[in-house]
Amino acid sequence: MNEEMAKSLVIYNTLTRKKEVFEPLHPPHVGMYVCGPTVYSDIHLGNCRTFISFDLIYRYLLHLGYRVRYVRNITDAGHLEGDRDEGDDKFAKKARLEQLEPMEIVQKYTLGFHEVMALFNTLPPNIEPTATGHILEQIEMIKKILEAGFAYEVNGSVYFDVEKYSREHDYGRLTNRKPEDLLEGTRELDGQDEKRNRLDFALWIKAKAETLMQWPSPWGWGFPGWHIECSAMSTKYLGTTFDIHGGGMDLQATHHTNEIAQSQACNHTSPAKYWVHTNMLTVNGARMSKSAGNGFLPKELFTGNHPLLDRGYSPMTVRFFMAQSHYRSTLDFSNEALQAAEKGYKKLMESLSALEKIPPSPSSSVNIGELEQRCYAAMNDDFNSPVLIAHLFDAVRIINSAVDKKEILTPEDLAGLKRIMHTFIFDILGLVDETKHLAGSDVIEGLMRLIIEIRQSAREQKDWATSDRIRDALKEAGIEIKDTKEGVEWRM
RNA sequence: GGUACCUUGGCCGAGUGGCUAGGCGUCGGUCUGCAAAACCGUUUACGGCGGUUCGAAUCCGCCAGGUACCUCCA
Repeated sequence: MNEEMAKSLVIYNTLTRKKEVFEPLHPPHVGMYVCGPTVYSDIHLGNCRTFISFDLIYRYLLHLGYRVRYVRNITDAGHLEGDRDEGDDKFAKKARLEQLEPMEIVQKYTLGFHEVMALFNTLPPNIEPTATGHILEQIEMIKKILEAGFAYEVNGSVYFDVEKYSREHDYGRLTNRKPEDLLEGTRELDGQDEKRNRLDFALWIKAKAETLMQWPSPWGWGFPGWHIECSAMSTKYLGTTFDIHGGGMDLQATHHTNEIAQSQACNHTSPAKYWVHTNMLTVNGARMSKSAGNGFLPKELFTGNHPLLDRGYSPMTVRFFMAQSHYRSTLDFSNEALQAAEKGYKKLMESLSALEKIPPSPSSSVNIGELEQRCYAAMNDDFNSPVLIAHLFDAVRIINSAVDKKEILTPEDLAGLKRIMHTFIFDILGLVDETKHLAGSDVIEGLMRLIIEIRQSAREQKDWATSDRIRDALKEAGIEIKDTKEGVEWRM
């Protein structure tokens, strides 16, 4: 069945600007490279959205039965502030600021990143290579690009020759731009006099004596440019051409365009068959970014400790919120939207326990098989999680109606519903049931049984004051009481 | 300036030619000691103006507004 499903998966390819049927180069293997974070500061929620989006894609590919090698790098060197040679990169700057070693900065923010990814329940990639761990590979690649004639050395630095490359290849292909247009857009910046052409970009940058992070190379001591690490690492772990290359949309024009040029120049082939770009998270309509200073830290979001937030929201509320929009759409971040997501998420989770208490019937009033097909169809249509969620809410309605005895379900229906809910909610959407945290402990179960018993006897004596007091006090403590026909239920 | 993209109901957000996504909210009802939850119903929209078409939120053109990229950013 999964094989059947896998055949109809379509993915939007930035390269062709079309949805294409997904046909891996070497099935059942799939190689996927996603540009990871630059770990010189805390990642904000916008970064998280990208990695959560790719987690959804990774999870779905796994569910379809593909053997995915998911590579997501850690950029821990080589990013300068702007396109100029001031000596130090972002890590060294931050290290001076925080009075730490550059590698302490890297360690600190890498750990923070992993912590946040775990809170959002994303699966770790299979390989998480670092730029500093692959200096040799980057140097080798630069050497090949030089040999191929698409780069030149000036005074200990190496630059990619975009003009020459453009004569043979379509440099602006990924973003549909002509070299003339690109040139038009570039600004005159300082420290560019070494470059032959304004569009050229650095592959290797000569270090100054005081540069904290530098490595020896055929061109002297220096550090790699901004784009070569991803080309070197993706080639090393996935080969010269692999299936999916992903990242945020902001990387499309520069980083990914240059990656393609580097791979073409070095390996004579485009690195990836499908280019997948995730859209930005916005706040009040403007892109959330480090430079704009409008980024939310995950911690601020969870605690509610931020001027724009009324209160905190749990990681799963946020993950659900993100899954409710398509990965290629911008998603606007607001209290109202988060509150709506929180309720929706809760409703979805509660339906799971409701599902457990539906009595089976000999006949059926619903079509579960069709529902399941629609769920797969949604995911197969370029990972359309919002449509999937709409179908899951159809399932929720069926479940709740069945509890209310307005729909009847056969044992097969019930098994099908359970399979749908567990597969899509947990395996694919990557949600976890946060509401189950403390329940399950024997002590709490025992206490709750006692409290509910006391409340029941108060109710039998029509002692509403006591009954309501218990209900209200429990609510204060974060426990919700539900009086149903079948008895009293409670939930953290 | 160049290149793309976007504009959907009170809010969020799918949908790319006919079959009124979905969530949250609102209001009404059922249930309940009262609530909550749940269920049923309600609210039914596609920036403006033209065009193509039997038929357009969906295609084309123009206009208005917005965003992103072209410097590091997921």
